[in-house]
Amino acid sequence: MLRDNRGHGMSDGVTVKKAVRSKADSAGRSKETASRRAHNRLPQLLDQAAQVFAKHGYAAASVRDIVRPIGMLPGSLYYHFQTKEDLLAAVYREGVQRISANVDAAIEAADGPWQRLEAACVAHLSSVLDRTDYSSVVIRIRPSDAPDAAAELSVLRNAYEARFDKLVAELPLDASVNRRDLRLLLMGAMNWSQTWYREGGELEPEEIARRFVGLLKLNSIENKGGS
Amino acid sequence: MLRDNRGHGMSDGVTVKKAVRSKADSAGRSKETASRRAHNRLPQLLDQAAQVFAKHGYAAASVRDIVRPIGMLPGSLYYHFQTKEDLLAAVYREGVQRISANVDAAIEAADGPWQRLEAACVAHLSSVLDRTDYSSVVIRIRPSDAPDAAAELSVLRNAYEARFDKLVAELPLDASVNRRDLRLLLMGAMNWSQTWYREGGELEPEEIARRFVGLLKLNSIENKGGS
DNA sequence: AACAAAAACGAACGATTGTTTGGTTAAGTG
DNA sequence: CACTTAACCAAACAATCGTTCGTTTTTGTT
Repeated sequence: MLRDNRGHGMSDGVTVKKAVRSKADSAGRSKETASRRAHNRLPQLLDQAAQVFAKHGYAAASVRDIVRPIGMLPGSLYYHFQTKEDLLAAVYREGVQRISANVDAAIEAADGPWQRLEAACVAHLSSVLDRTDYSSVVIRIRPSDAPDAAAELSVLRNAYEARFDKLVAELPLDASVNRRDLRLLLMGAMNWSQTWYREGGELEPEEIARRFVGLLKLNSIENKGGS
Repeated sequence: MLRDNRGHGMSDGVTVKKAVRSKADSAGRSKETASRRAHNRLPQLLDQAAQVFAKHGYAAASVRDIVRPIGMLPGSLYYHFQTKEDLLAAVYREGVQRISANVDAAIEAADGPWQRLEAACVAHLSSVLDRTDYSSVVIRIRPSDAPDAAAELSVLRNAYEARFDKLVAELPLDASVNRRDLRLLLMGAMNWSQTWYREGGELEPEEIARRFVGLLKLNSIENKGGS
């Protein structure tokens, strides 16, 4: 069970114990808000992690795959994060933040219930299909992929999706249609598009979103005919 | 780099070399079609692989996770399959076969274009959400997860999905609706349901499928009103 | 009863995994 | 300028990964 014991120290017990960020932050709001250190590759680290997680999923993405493209060593990751799951959580948080901002801005700029939903879907799908964006991670990775972070990820996800609940609630729909069904249908289709959409195709994400919404508009209250 | 060299042979080069199944089969159609061996746990192996792949995905599912529940040792898998990817391919093939059979039977038992589509969707979603079924693997695992088998998996998947192309092509739709959009919307929503559906919920898979199709029926040619 | 093949076992293999740790360097502060 | 510390390196770690291989047991055939 034991291998070769080469000889570097571990003499006393006063280990340095760094990397206690991520939870203890945003507490006292000390004086370092603006400056930070110059040689800090945390942003590039997050960018790369987002890209690799989005492309290969969580389990298939190794720490070395993430860290190599930015010329960092695998151990250096653990100065910024305690575990690989914490790294995912950070990317996921940023992803939810970005897609939420995009969608909220789109909603506010639109008038009328169907227009607001359409604008939100355009923003959602654009984010989801943009592989440089953190948002695609939020859609691709299931919370259960990272058991220790699963609870937080689920909360983040639900908080984001609640927007669409509200949007659908405001639609003037025929009494026979279940609003939850309509939301699941629409968002499921958009989220699943990650599996078939390829960049450079004929249709832009924005147009796809508009068409999806368009296929559901007939459920408005003014339409009554049908089979 | 080298560990302890304990002493079991490897004297000559006449190794046994088994496990050449899977590709070389179905060639001469020898005499063993019916009998097979009694103590053969290949079916249980496939069952378990399907379950673990469907639950955790391909990368997160280790060979030992698959093999332990049936009391098999990890090395024994390689009597039946050459690689882990080959195991996935076998499960995937069986999954496509089963879901295809279910859907085809449902289609044949229904009359009328919308009824046929609905029947197909009911069968599709029931299979997709049944965690004991191989079909859920076909939906959950992306071909790109197993690079060496990706080409075959894609072919299988496309061949299956072509059914829905045909069903949608036969719908009496308004001229303004793009049939590909409608298919992507419907199937995307169904496939994505794997991420939110939990067994024992209020709605059965069959009812979900019917509702999804119902939300799209208004795009029939006889409906013209609306904004 | 003799033999062959199927279907495993048992025990490792080398490679890769996420992670730890002591040391090093550069940037910011007094 | 000395000094602190954020940000990393270098090198390993134990555990687990997919896989190999000689051997053994079980089963069917003759």
